[in-house]
Amino acid sequence: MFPIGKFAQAGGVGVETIRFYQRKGLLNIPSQEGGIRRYGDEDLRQLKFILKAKAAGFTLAEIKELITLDSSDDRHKAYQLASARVAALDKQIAELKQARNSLQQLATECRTSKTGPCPIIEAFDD
Amino acid sequence: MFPIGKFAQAGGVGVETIRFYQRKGLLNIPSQEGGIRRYGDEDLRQLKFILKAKAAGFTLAEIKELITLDSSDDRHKAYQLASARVAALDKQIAELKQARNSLQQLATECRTSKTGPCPIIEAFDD
DNA sequence: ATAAATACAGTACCATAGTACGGAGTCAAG
DNA sequence: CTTGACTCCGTACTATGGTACTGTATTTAT
Repeated sequence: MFPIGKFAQAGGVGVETIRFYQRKGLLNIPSQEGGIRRYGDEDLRQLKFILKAKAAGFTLAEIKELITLDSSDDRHKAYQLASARVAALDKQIAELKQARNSLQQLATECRTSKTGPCPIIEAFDD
Repeated sequence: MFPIGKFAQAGGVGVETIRFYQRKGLLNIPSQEGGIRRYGDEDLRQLKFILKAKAAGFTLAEIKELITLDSSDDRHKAYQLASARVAALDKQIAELKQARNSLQQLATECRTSKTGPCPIIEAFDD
């Protein structure tokens, strides 16, 4: 059982981030023992759950959903959330790739062609 | 020469977005002719420049830089901006792919395995 | 000529994910 | 037993990219 400072440190986040997640209902707020709240392994597990889900691209709102699933063990709902997230990621990746390739091409052209206006600027310019 | 409503419509954005870009210094504000500002082809060209650069993943701050480049024709700076953006896009794409693949795997496991706790939840859970 | 539709300027508000601050209370070490 | 570090709580502020609202002025259509 450790105070919020050590708890935040254990998760690699700031104290204010912990409080923020608590306000958002993602982390539960332990009861006080003489004014100061103490955090345990279960709280740390919950925090790490949040951070891992975040790394997988879930928003905090989606993570809140996942947390309720965690207690209900609703596989179907979890599968749906994960699938939706995979589809969203696929879409986002495709868009970024498209943008990346056009931009790379423009950069190369800019580097090789010595005459005329910069192709990067030109491409956006019309 | 058309008023802001038609101008915004021509660019496929809202009137408020035009004003927002003006406040940000991305679009110049034409002088009034009897209280109402009139927009022309040059303004539309500028607006489309912004929208295309945005589609390539540039932030509004970066686009503002590109706009100054547009007048100065500084190829080297443009190349640097584009290269930095390509690198940032590569990094982002790699991260998203990583997240996507782990999540896809979890979703598949969740679908095929019938026993035990949901692997999606489990993966974040520890 | 009057009413509806736009435009103007400034300000406030939205979501997302935090970060910072101020004042009061508490805890541990010297 | 006081000082400094840490905690608590609420509120305000940050960045990003807009969106909405208010009240006045002007323009357009009937």
